[in-house]
Amino acid sequence: MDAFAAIADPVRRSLLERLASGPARVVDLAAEHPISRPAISKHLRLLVEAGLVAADQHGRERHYRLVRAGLAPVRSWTDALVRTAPPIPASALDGLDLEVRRTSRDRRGTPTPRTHEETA
Amino acid sequence: MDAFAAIADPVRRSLLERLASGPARVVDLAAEHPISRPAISKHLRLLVEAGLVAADQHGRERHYRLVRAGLAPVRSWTDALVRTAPPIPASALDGLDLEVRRTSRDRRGTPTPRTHEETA
DNA sequence: AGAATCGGTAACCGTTGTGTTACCAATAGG
DNA sequence: CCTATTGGTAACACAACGGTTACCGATTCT
Repeated sequence: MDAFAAIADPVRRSLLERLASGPARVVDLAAEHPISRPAISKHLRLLVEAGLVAADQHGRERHYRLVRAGLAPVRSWTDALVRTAPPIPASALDGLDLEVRRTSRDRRGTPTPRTHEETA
Repeated sequence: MDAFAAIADPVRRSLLERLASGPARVVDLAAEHPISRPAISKHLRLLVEAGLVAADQHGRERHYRLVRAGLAPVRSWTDALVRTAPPIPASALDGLDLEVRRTSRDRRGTPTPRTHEETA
C-alpha cells in the first residue's frame, strides 16, 4: 500500500497524528482508540509498509514512531498539481482576440481552458 | 468522499493530473484511459463530491475542470504533520542528563521520543 | 517455575470500492 | 426527421478493506 492509500483512512491519520507527538506501543495506541488491538496492529503494518512509520524493538515491546519523510510523495504530488496554475503572461495574450473568435467553433475536443474563476 | 480518499486511487490521480493541463469531457478522459466511460464518470462524480473537480455544462457536453483549492485539506494536514518536528532548543536540555538517567527505567508507557535519525 | 503482559497472525464476516454491460434521456447535426 | 454523440445511471460481479474473536509465541516479573 502506498502513502496515498495509507492516509485515506481516518484511523490511520489519527495514528499518525498521535505518533507525531512521540513514539508509542500498540497497547498505548489501542487504549486511545475505540477499536481493538489487532485492528491497530494491522493499520500499523500498513503504515510501516507505506514508509510512514517505523518500529524499534525493545525486548518484548515495540515502539512505533512517525517517519515524516514518508509523506514526501504526497507532498510533492499535491505541490505539483497546485503549481500547474497556467503562467500565461498577459503579454502573450496580445492580439489573440481575433484568433479565438475564428476557431471558437472548430476545436470541439479541446475546449479553451479556464484561466480565471475556480482554476485558482 | 473526502479529498484524502479521493486521491488514494491511482486512476483518480491520473484524472486530476490530466485536468491540470486544461478542462476535458468524459469521452476525452475515457479515450485516454484503459477503463470504460461509466467508470470514468463514477470517478468524476466522486471527485466533484470531494471538491477537487467542477463541471461546466455546454449544451449536451460537460467540461470538467480541476479545482485546485480542493487539495487544501490534504496540504494543510501533511504540512502540520511534517512541521511537528520537535523544536526543543539545545538550551532546554541543559542539566537534563542526570534527570534522564534517574527515570530511564520508570516511564515505561511513554518512551523517550526520538529527536534524531528517521524522525526527520 | 508460573503468571502476566506485549504483540503478531489466522480465520471469518459484513461493507465498500471498482470495474463491467445494458439502457436511457438529451442535444447536435445531416 | 432521423441518426449519432454525449453522458448519466442501474444492476451486477468480484476484490479489497476494516473490523471482530481466538490463539499463539516471546519476554518480563514475582
